[in-house]
Amino acid sequence: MHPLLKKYFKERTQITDERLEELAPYFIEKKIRKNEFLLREGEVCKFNYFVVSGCLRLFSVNAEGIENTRYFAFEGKFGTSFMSLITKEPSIEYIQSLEKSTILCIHHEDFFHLVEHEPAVNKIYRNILESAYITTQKRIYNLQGSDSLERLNWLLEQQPKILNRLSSKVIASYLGISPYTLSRLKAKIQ
Amino acid sequence: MHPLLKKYFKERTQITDERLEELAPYFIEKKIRKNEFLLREGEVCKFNYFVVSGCLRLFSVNAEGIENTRYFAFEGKFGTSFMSLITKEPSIEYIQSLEKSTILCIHHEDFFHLVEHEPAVNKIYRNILESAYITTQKRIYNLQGSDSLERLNWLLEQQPKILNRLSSKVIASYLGISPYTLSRLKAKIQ
DNA sequence: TAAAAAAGTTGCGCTAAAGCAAGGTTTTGC
DNA sequence: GCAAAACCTTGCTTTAGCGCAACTTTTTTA
Repeated sequence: MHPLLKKYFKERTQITDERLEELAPYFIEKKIRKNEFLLREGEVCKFNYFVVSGCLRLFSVNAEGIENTRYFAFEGKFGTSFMSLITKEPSIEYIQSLEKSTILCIHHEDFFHLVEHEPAVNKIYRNILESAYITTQKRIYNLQGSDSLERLNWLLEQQPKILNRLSSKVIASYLGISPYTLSRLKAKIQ
Repeated sequence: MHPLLKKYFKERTQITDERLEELAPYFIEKKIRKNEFLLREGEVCKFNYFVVSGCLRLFSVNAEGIENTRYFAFEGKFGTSFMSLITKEPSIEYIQSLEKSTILCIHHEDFFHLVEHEPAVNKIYRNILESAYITTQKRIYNLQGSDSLERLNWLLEQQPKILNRLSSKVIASYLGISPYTLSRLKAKIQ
């Protein structure tokens, strides 16, 4: 099993090394180029992805063609459209790599089988859902209750590295503001 | 065990009636008045609440004193500040009844004990987190990608009864718009 | 490594929604 | 059951942020 995923399990569960090695074959390593799509709107999501290196983003495109980014999965994190994975319905969101990335893919059937039958994976899944829950609640309050400058400052506080790593276009779509506004805010801030 | 909670379990798990009755004592019935607070900002949340009748809302108050509502728990639903319940940190949100309500309260220690040791509760919890996840993802895309009229129409589609049941003030705070704007939209819509 | 494409910046006008004020209406609590 | 408080509505003014346009800078790719 890839050491980063092993670390992820070890930090969150009491699983043994032997059992971990039995789980390893479920996770298929894949290398992807920058800007490659793992899922498009309308497709049913088939995999859960663990990011070994690089970065994925989840976003949707609204009626006016504007992209809205919901989540970034950096190295050492799981990321997928759980909405589609859980419901088995067509996805309303896209998954795309923002950098050349290495990911571990586990098929949804294998994943949910392990959730039911392997306590460590049950725990991991619960942990993912809990983290996602907390992150998104905070995000809703942020989107609802703050103006664009407050949102940017909040991002700088929470995840300062993001601003150097990702394009302004993508960050604007995460903050729910236009690239113009973000550009003006950046000028204002320094 | 209260029939509504029993129904909730039966619809989501294969738990036996005998085992259900063993779980019943964990859930303490409580009657609360309208506008009563179950949790305030800064307090650590100690209970998970199942709504038998009435309605709870979860909201925060931002720096300008504006209320932002994140979630309504109507009869037959669980509702609590999982953020605080999970992290055991002080809550950033309030829980308040919007109607005279009857609720079943389970203490967080009992709840998480059962999550670990009672498969049915593990399943229920997973189910709550999954539903919350899906609801909030949709909500983020809605808050990010739509103007105020689109947001109102989305609410009317998804939960048409809400508009008659709850005050405009509270609905506005859920939609992330001012009460003035909601009032104008309502005039426009008919 | 040079041309093309994409991304970022900034002035300017425009618009959706906020906020104030003053009115009417409903709800609450004694 | 009535006074007080809270809530809702609507005209008017203000404002944050959008989007175009024109330009510069960075990135991509052949």
